[in-house]
Amino acid sequence: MLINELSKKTGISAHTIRFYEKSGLIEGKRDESITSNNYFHYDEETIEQLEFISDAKSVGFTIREIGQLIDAWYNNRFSKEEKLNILNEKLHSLEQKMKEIKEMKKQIDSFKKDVLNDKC
Amino acid sequence: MLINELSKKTGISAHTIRFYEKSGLIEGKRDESITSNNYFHYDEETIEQLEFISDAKSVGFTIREIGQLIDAWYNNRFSKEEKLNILNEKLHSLEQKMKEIKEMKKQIDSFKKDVLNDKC
DNA sequence: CACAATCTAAGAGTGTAGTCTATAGTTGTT
DNA sequence: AACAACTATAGACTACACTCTTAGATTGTG
Repeated sequence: MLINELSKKTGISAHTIRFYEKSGLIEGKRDESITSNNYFHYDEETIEQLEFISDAKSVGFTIREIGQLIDAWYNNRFSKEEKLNILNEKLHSLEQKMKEIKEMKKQIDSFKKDVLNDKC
Repeated sequence: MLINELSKKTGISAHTIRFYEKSGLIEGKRDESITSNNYFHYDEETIEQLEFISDAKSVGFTIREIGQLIDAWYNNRFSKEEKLNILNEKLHSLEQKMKEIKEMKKQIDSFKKDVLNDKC
């Protein structure tokens, strides 16, 4: 499929998809048999990847980190061990984020108590 | 205390503290009895607030959101009900973030399994 | 074959959150 | 009084993640 269809299927604008492609997160293929244009072609895997990118962004991973994750998942530029290291590191940072969020919930809960008891 | 001491006590640069002040997150007081300068004076409460700002930033709240939270906590520009609404909304968004992080952990765990089983 | 729709690349512009520089005045120590 | 250290304000600069504009080529429909 071409970029517009991909955009419609993922809800991500063609502009942003091109931005992700430039950033190395996804990679369309060019059809060698067509010489009149250089349109990029995408497949179902790209849809999966874009959905992953959206999810990863919303938990606070940067484009660079998402690139690493995708490389650890799809690409062969890392050894098995390197891949596992990257994945474990990201898991660790997620656990960290969870802790921070739990702390913040406690904090906001105590604000609520203060407000309810007219203490501020 | 003046800005430099506040900076040392919180580990946040004077530049950034001034940026937060401009953004309305904190508010130093000027000493009316001193006319020769217009230095800002801060107290222990500001330290608390800056620590809260750091925590809130690390869970992904924007400056604007942190401003709302501080208003709901310290200021009197909102009614009790409005304050509780803001706090509940932020609690809800934290629960949302928790869910997303759990999902992402599952996702990365499944990447790990794929890597371990040489499936990618 | 006209014409709207789509595609590409390059690069400018936006918003967020700082971070730094320049300028100028103030305070404390010697 | 000289000097270092501190303070304030304004505005320039940076990084990130888009988002839009421009310009030029290609494709599909009537």
